[in-house]
Amino acid sequence: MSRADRREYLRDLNDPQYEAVTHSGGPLLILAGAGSGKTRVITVKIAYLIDELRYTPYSILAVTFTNRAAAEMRERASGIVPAAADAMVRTFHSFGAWLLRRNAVHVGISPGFTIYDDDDVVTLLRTIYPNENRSSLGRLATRISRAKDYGLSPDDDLGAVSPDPEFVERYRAYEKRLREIGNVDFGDLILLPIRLLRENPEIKARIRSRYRAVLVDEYQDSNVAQYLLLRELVGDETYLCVVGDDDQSIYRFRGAEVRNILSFPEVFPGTTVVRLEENYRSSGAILGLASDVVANNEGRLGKTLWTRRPDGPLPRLAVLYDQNDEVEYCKNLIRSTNDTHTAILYRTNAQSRLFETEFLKAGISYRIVGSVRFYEREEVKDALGVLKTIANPRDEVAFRRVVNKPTRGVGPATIDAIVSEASAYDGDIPAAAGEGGYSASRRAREGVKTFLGAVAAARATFGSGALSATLEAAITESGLATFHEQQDEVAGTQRRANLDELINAAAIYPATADGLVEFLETIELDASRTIDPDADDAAKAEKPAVTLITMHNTKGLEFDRVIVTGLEDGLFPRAEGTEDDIEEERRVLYVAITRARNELFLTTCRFRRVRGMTLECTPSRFLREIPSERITLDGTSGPSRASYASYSSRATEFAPGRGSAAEHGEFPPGTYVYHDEYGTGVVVSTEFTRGERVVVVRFESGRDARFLEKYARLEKVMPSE
DNA sequence: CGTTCCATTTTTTTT
DNA sequence: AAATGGAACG
Repeated sequence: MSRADRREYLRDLNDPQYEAVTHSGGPLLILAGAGSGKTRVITVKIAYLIDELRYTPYSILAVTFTNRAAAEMRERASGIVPAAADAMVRTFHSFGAWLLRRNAVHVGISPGFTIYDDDDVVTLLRTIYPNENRSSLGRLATRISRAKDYGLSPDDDLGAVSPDPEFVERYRAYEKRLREIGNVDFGDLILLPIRLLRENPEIKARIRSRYRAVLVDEYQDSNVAQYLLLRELVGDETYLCVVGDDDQSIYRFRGAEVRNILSFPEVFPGTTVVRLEENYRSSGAILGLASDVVANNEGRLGKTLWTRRPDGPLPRLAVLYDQNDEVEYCKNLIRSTNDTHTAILYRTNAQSRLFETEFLKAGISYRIVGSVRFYEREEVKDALGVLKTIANPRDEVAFRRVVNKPTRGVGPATIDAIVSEASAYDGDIPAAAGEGGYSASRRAREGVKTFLGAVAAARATFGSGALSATLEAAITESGLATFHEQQDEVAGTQRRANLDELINAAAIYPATADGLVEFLETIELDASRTIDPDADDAAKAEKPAVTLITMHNTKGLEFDRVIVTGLEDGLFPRAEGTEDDIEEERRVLYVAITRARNELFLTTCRFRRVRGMTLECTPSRFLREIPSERITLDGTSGPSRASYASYSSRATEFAPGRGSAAEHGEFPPGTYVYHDEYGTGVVVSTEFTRGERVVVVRFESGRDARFLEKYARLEKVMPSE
């Protein structure tokens, strides 16, 4: 049977894509290179399962890593076969939450459980270890989370996670408190379902008979726990298909285990492997650069991406003076052709700020993905905290957060008294507070009463209408609304507006206990919301905007033009870690580069302001790995700053393939320095005398001086403005 | 209890 | 630069 005879949606597939889509029987591993039409293959495959192989949508489970990807998958699949809208398409975490919500009693959590984010986890740890500071508890939280990523409970050997002998007990104590409260953390959304299925064979049988096909996207970023969950979900009868690219594994820090994909064929015997190697996205020049970058990695399966597209313009590297010039450079690029959809990529969220402020000034409309997440905003967390005490009255973290917000005379002493009283009320904190059997000042009691009033008012909206009424009541009655209105006046913030946005978001949920829980869960699991200052402005929203985004967040996206910024050692790659760390960073660069369709720009700065200090930077080691014929050095369009010229003329020094500034030691020529006695000056040259490095400096006073580097009392400074 | 001020420290990436 | 945590004071 020829393809043309079959379904229309199969026709445009290339051979490997077609093989992947129509494969059935044993397990399937699709190794999909960047831009090889991976999403297309999965969505068509879902359609094919339903349309051709007669799977009911209900029996299909497709797992992605982000809500964004899940939404896209659902949309595209149902665009082909409408019935696909009924397939279970979720992130691992949201699927775990779904499963737990229906079986909470079996794993000893509250049916109204809410999900603690990292911040909440630290707050909870604080109630157990009040004398430890935030950063040490933060580290503890990270370790616990890592243990869970590996599917380890306090009873397992935790040596690999933390050598600290106390860790086991702390992990155990944390688990105990969390279970008392009845909530879960992110790791639990995977771990508890594993436990649920292992300990309840009848539930496992039911799940396995329901999901006859399981598809996993971005499999290279799955962690051990997720693998274990997959093993529970997949039985002999289940069709299993995973898709991934070992070169795009960039979440090791959160427990992602590339070995999952590398060893898939051994772990699941009878696996068919299909490789998608034709890239449809990038120009030849961009793809060539990407391949050369990632070729520096040792630990990879190795594949050869190719494209039919012409080479197109060479990627450009701009050696810039500092981060201000970097912004300037980006602005010029955007203005030169502002109908090209451009993305500015950076390694750390902090780098977005300067772009934001300057773009606002310049009237360049932008979209920022991720960054300060909406849900993590203080006012939003406060408002949700009120709701959380309704969803789960045992939620101590939520109670502590909001009982005295805005301040109404309830201090730590009162809160502790109420919380310890709660054990007599089956952990129900508002109940204990309502009974009043705790010791507190008159003022504190009044404050608690006000808070309980707000909770009651919010709950009173239940029964009819939308959940926005509940939120509205919570915000108004708690005084948060008035408080933030006043704060916005003084501080020039727009927190009240953010609260309104939250109220809007609640409009599609019913004002019921279930609606509340669903609303909270959606928000808790929706990590990266786009912040678009022009979102309200319909006309502007249509206009192609610049996207500001971390490299991690770009996974699965593509742009006509990409600018990868901040290619400096110490920033990207972040630090000299193990070789594995460097390889992961290199994969991040690979992901970043392969987002670009037509044009690619890389920038590196000589100086960068970090935490209030200006650091001199060495161009990223990744730049030094790039063969010079792959890239053009950009010296023409750029900053106008006078001092730039001196760097521009020396730009070749930082060009790919050449030696780094390191050969000049700590003070390469051109470095601005300050000396207590002589004032400011600039390094003229460095030389060696009897094996010791000597720095030659010309000071502003006109005098020249020579210093042995190791004794030089020189401080690096910014050139005088 | 609440506010303010000062010294100290600093997460990279995210479900 | 910004956020945390402690101390002092009202």
